[in-house]
Amino acid sequence: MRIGELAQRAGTSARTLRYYESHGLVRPGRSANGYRVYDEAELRVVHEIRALLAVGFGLDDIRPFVACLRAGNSSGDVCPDSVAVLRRKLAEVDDYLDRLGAVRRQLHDQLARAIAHREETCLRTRRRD
Amino acid sequence: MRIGELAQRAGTSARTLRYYESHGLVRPGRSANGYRVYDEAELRVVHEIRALLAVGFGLDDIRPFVACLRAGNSSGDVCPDSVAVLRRKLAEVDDYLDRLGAVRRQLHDQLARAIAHREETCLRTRRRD
DNA sequence: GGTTGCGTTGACGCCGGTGGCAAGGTTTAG
DNA sequence: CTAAACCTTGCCACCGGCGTCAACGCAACC
Repeated sequence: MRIGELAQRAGTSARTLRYYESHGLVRPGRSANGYRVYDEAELRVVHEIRALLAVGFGLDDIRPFVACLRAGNSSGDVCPDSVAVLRRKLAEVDDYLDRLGAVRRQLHDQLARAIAHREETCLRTRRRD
Repeated sequence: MRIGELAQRAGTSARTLRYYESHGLVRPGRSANGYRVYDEAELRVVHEIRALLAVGFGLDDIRPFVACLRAGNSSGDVCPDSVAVLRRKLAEVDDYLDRLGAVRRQLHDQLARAIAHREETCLRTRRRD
């Protein structure tokens, strides 16, 4: 399988696959003319990458999962390094959820006060009429 | 007041103040030698900008708040345009909270399954010993 | 032989708020 | 007079996952 076919089958672009390769995530062989050649296993790897990216992982975080898959595991999640990353990411997401919740509260209060202020001003204006 | 003093008083840098100005948020006068000259009101404006940036607003979103302050209001929040931006941002944050919650659940499940799988494997290994 | 379609590497663009540097002008203090 | 501290404009760098274009090589079909 060459890069175009893999890209299409994985639902991405050739550019993207080369980018993953430049970051050490995908490892194609080369045919005599220099074309990249991928086996079926790489399709799963690319799917794993895309799934993790969609969840918010960075390429560097994904490396352990790919290594885990390459080591023959049925899931990229089960190796110690992957679990460590999962734990870290979960903690990060929890942190972010907290901060975002605080932002939401502040935004909500700010909005409530602004509307209250506007209604008050509106009432005063009507009394003046 | 010149740019250095305002920067120090607002807890930011001269570079940043020039950037705000290039985006139409801060409006200094100029002295004879070309130096920027700010009055006291600009300090409040800069504080408003920094506060909104800290909450996650972009510079473009902040413009209405600054205009509102400049219009003589005690708060930058009370003008219709500001309220509209607040509403939009609140909706955006709610969306993001939903998505992040979904991510958290997926991460949690993924981690739980990985750990379960590891324990199972560990048990099988021990039985083999 | 020419066209078409795929492949290759390399490099720039984006977004957004800021840091940092260059090369100069001004003002003030010693 | 000079040094230091301030100001000016303008431009490059950053992060990260790509899109996109350039300029070229290879393959296959007419």
